[in-house]
Amino acid sequence: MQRRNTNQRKIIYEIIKSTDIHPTADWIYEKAKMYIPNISLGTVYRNLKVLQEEGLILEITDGRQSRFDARTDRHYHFKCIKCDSIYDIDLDMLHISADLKHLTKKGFKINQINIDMEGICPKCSKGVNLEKNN
Amino acid sequence: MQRRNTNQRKIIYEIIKSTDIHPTADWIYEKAKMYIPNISLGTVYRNLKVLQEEGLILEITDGRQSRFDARTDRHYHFKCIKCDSIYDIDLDMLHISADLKHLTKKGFKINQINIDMEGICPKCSKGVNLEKNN
DNA sequence: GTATATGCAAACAATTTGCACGCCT
DNA sequence: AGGCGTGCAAATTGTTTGCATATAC
Repeated sequence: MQRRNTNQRKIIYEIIKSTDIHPTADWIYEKAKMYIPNISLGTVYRNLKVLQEEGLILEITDGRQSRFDARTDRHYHFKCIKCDSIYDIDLDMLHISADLKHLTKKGFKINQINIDMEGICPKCSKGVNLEKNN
Repeated sequence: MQRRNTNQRKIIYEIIKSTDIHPTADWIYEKAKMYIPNISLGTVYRNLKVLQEEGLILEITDGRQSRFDARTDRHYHFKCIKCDSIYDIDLDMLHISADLKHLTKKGFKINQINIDMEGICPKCSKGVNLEKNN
């Protein structure tokens, strides 16, 4: 399929790249309206799908709602159960040595490993945050 | 809150324990109707929530839809992208040594680590499965 | 007896989609 | 010109909830 480089798509991508809060579709939509006032939420969703297919963004989902991330290199996520923020966890913070030999021996072909952590973030443990973010 | 031991709850729990396919709420509902023909889907959802609160079952979610698991000991999941089956991955199959010192030093309090894998399961790689399961 | 649980149906929230029109290439 | 992309609104899907009644304790 031949893809066009529309203004909507460019702006949506820029918005995601411009933040590290791992925004929801709705948050992106609200931001996008500042640039294209009559953009529609459907367009946001369609472009989020396209950007994923192109490998430019990743979808993070907690079951309720998807969030999006323009960081596509290997990293993991930490979600604070108090403020709902999502933190990027770099590999050098988390040394993982997963011995996958057993699994491949049994016939599993592993495409992707997701590691998600949940707990309380530094800000919330210090009592800096009062309520839910984002 | 004082909990009652209703037939509905008992049956829902037994159904989840009786299978390893990690059923959806709807699948559980269909099974439950065999025992309680006029049980409602709302009751299934309410009891799934209660059973989780009691720590008897776990919720696995892929973002679209939740699945439930009566295995509550530490283990992880592998989802086949061809047949949608979910496999339990035992710790002894996957040796993980996550060095969390860095994270705790930075103030993160980690409650839970989820590891989910995606790929192609043994059956599908062998071409045994034809289509989506469940 | 009383509060919790149920069945039913309506409400919800996030996401998807059909359609006619618009605009990249 | 042709077809992909858009805006709009309606539809879909999974899940939750309000209410009157039933039931466990």
